[in-house]
Amino acid sequence: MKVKEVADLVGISVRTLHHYDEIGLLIPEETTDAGYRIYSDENLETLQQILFFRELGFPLKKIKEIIDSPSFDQQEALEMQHRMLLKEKNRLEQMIGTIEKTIQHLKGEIHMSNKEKFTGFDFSHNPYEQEAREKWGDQAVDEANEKAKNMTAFDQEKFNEVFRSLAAIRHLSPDSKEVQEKITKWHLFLNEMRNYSLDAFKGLGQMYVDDERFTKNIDQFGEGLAKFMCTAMSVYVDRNKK
Amino acid sequence: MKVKEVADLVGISVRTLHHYDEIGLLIPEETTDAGYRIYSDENLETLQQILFFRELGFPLKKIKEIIDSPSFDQQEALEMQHRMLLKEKNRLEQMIGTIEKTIQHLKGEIHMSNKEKFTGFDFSHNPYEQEAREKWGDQAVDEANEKAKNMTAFDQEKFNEVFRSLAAIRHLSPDSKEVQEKITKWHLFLNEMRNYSLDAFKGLGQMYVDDERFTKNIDQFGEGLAKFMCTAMSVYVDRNKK
DNA sequence: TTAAAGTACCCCGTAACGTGAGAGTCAATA
DNA sequence: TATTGACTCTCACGTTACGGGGTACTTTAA
Repeated sequence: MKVKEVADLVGISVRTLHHYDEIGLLIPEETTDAGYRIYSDENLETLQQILFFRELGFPLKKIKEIIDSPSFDQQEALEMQHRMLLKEKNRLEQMIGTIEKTIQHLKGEIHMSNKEKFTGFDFSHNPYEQEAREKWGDQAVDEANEKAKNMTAFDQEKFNEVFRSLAAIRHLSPDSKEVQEKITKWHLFLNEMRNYSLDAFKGLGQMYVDDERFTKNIDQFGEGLAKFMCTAMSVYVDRNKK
Repeated sequence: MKVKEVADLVGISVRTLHHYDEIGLLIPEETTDAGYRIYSDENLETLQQILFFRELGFPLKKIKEIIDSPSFDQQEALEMQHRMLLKEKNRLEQMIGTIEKTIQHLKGEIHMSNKEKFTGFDFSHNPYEQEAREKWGDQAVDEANEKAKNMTAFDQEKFNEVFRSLAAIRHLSPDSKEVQEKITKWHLFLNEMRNYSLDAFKGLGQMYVDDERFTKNIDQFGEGLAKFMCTAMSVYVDRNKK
């Protein structure tokens, strides 16, 4: 495919493709005698990756690093992008909520703190570092996946048990004794499998809400369980931290 | 409030606030004798507006124009931003769908056309022009162009042909042989472009009714055609599923 | 075979800040 | 009261990711 075909297909400019070629980010597989750039299907797949990363706010330099990395795994990348996009979607939903509230606020229907007026804006100034380092970072292999694959039926049953019992008491306050006891067990149990730091544990709880694959699975045990566990886990961590 | 307080509250940098002051986009209501910028609550509201517009991809110059405009109405703006954010959310959802499909594609579970690999990316390169011009517009918009851009004239004609022929027989029962034959063709034709699963196909039919942009377009070929197609498509899917 | 459309390369422009540098300001503490 | 550390100010140059114009060559459709 020639530049314009590609450009039109994906909705970017020809200049952008030139630029990506210039900086070595996406070099067409072939060039004709006249110097025309010819893009292969593989090139297109790479371009898709590039655009996903770009959408997520990665600078081109970083994108190049990532896709050039020998340890780069497309599927893994896609899965990360998937999670990040879900987060991004969440942020958008928050902003939408903020707008709705602001409209009501304007009509004098409700009150709004200054802080509330900006929920959803903050994207932490380098949203990706967090996750990206985890994945392609210095070390940090995907040990979670490994373990999950090897999970025995026994472990699986234990998981379910935790969820069921928590679902049963999800009407209680997240910081009640009963709930916190369960959460403690949950933490200990998880630590048998993989070594979760307190922060990681809290992060996991957040994932229950952020990632709808988690949410879905967990909520099967009871409506709103994911959110409930997220809160309870957060309380647990904050308490045990200091 | 002083710069850093504001910056921290909303999640932007101090430099950004300086910049906005420089270009006259957000001038603090007050400055101390020492030259410190002091932001008022009203300033914060303006800032919120600015950030919403920025999120939507508006260049700062345009934002300035808009907020400075005498006809600027905050509530109206918020409502527009609300609509645009919803669209943006839609786009994100499409991208998420694309990622999910790509993962499946990678596993060899499904096929994907090149075109499909990029659905959700194209934001027409100036996403705001669409609505913004409508509201604060310099001139008229051609919104039809936007949609048809990605479609060849040939495809377009085929689309129309389907709608016309279906409109012609919309007095028949949705599960009649003639109708179902047309729907089958319709399904095959759509599969040439993107890969619709049966469920997705049914979902599409539902969209014809739910989303008034679809409804409008389709009903141009005949009153009630959208609803008719929705039903017929549903019948078709249910029949072919098991 | 000729006009229109596409492509290449070059190079300057720009938007929205980032990033010091150097100097003054403010509030809490020793 | 003096000091310290966190903030603040104003230049001013740097950066990123292209946009856009100009000019010359190539391809393609009529």
